Amino acid sequence: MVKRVRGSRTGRPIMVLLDLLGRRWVLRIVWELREEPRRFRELQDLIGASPTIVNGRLAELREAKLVELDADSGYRLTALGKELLRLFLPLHAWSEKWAKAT
Amino acid sequence: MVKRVRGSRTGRPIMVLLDLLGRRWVLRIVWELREEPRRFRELQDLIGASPTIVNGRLAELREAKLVELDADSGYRLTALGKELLRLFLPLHAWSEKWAKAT
DNA sequence: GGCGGGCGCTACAGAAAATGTAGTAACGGA
DNA sequence: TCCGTTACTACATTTTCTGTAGCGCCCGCC
Repeated sequence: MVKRVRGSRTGRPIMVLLDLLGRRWVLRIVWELREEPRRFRELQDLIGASPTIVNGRLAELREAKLVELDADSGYRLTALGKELLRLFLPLHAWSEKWAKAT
Repeated sequence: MVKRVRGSRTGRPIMVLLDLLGRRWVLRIVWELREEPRRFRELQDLIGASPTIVNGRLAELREAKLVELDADSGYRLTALGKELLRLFLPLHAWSEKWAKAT
């Protein structure tokens, strides 16, 4: 099975990353894993997407080494994933400001 | 025409924001506007998406007050959009690190 | 005056992706 | 043996995206 990089032919890391994060539910999944590991169904219920898509996105995130499955606790962010999340945390505060401005 | 908030029923700003940014091409468009305003066709060529979708996403970004159209220079980030971009800039450096790790 | 080129944007048919529902297979405990 | 829980898959329907063509507008040019 051949993998294609959507959205960019360059393969530049920033483009690959923007493309990955720009897929539906991906940001949301990372966000929901910010505090504690989640089980597959738990995650699915939290975000309200179909299992097909949750499974697909988790597979992509695992391949990107941002998420891993721990048999005991469930899906969780890897060290790399936590780093990425840290970059996103300011979004939370900013979104409140943005909501007021719109 | 009724607007529905995809991906979340709560309407919490962070969810609305994650949903907006999680739409295909949205992050990419914001990224391509990081340095200078871009014309519609220019933007379209840069990211390689169909005009239908570029137009749709630009409409959403304009409604979210992150992007505006200046008749003289083209599409550009608003003050709010620039703030958001600033939060995303560390992604660039991080993506390089991430690319090495995967 | 009317032609060409650039502008934002739209129409539409076909292709791809997401949804919603059901179900599989594996394990562990009562 | 049956029940519950786990991750995950199948598949028909619906939604979204793509690719291509073209519209209407304005401006400069001859």
